[in-house]
Amino acid sequence: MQNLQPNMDEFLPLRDVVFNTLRQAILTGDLKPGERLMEIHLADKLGVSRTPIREAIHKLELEGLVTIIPRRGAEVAQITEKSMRDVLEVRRALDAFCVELACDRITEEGLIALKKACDTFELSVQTKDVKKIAQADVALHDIIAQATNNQRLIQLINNLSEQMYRYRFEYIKDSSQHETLVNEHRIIYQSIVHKDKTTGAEAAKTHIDNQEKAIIRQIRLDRAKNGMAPSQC
Amino acid sequence: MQNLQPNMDEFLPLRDVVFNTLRQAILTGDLKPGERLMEIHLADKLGVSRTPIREAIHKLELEGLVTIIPRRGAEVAQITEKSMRDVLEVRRALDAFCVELACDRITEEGLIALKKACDTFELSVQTKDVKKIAQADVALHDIIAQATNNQRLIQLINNLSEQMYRYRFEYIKDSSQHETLVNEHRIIYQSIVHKDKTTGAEAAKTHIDNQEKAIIRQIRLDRAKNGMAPSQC
DNA sequence: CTCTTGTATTTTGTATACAGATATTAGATT
DNA sequence: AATCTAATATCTGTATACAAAATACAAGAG
Repeated sequence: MQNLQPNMDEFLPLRDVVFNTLRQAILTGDLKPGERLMEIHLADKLGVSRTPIREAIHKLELEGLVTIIPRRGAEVAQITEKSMRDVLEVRRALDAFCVELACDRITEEGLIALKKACDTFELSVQTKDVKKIAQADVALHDIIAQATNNQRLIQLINNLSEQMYRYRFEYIKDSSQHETLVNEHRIIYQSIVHKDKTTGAEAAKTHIDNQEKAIIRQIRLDRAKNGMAPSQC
Repeated sequence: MQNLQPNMDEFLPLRDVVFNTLRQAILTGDLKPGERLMEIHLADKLGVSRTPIREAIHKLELEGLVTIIPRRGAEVAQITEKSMRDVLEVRRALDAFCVELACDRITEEGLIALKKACDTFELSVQTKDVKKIAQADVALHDIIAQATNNQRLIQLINNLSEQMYRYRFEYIKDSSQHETLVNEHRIIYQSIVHKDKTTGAEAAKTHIDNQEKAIIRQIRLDRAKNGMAPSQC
């Protein structure tokens, strides 16, 4: 962990500012799995008192990004292969369900937005800009989720996706997969246009399967690396 | 709200004691939707300071049982028909998925436990004891969830179920549905025994559909009642 | 009589203090 | 030299104090 300056952009309660700051730090890997989150330390670093830090940490625990051990403190949640498989398994089911619902419920404007998001994604792939690609991918899936008009579903999928963000960059960096990604998005888009639930759901599952392969590979790599050099300060 | 005495049984952090106490109060309807949760008030009532109350309330918000309005405070989450439909829609999908996974993964012991839970449920139905029936129902569904061996899925289903507990009692009271419930459970059990995913998933969906009907009816009833008498102190 | 404005009260947001639990380290003993 | 114990330091859990914001109420102006 290095420079984590709070994002004072908006006028939010401090606990939310801290929450966003820590969340970002965890997702970008600035705070690494297993790293301890000590309240006074963070409080000093962010220039606030312990109270908002505590509240942010508890919120992060509920999101699954942090593990709290009673009377010992919090640490960045370890990602095990099993836990990631669990997340991906649920996400596969929900994403497929999402596409099915979208087939039924997407509006005219939704379809237009989805088309645009597909095109944007294809363009962003050509730029090879990892950050841009990730952003376009999130935007696309967000439109599909919104199309379900089910707030709870949207929230759950967001939360599950979050768990994968820590590996997303590694996954997207592998440009050999870019063509596959574009194709899968096209199939999903076409399925929704033609209201073909079966094909759409199948494509959504394949989409997750491919990500799973890349993410699991990365986790094993990370673990091998950390196994050799267990010190990580 | 009336008598909410904290459950000092176990030696837990106060925030968890408070959390459980408030959660119970909300699920049983002791704290009604829209009722404000004021920190000092609750702190006095439970004989603790504001800190654990705050932490409990924030945890409840993440669980979806409480709504926090910044700089205004927390209140018991309103249940709208839409929000409940959203919850049930996701739960229908996940429960069906759950049964499918259980077909693949349930162990020998799991099957035995499931059989036992089915029998226990049938017996509890005969007693007409609403509380006992609800408990047996939860136990049965818990075994199916556990059979998936997917911690994340188990956690999500628990959380979604929780949203329905506030109406579960009303639903189970309607004894005309008891025979249906028993039958649906039997079908689900048989499907898992024979590893018949399609039938099992279908039965799980029907099971939720039936609950949905009862719950939505109840919500409309409640709303009509509250519409006529908007005061609720 | 109604609307607006100002003040008082209530309530949250944040900081800090203190106690108890846990981890750590140093010292003593075998 | 290794291990056990005791003392110390560190950190969380909880309580409380203070400030700022929001709300409610009352008084005055239109």
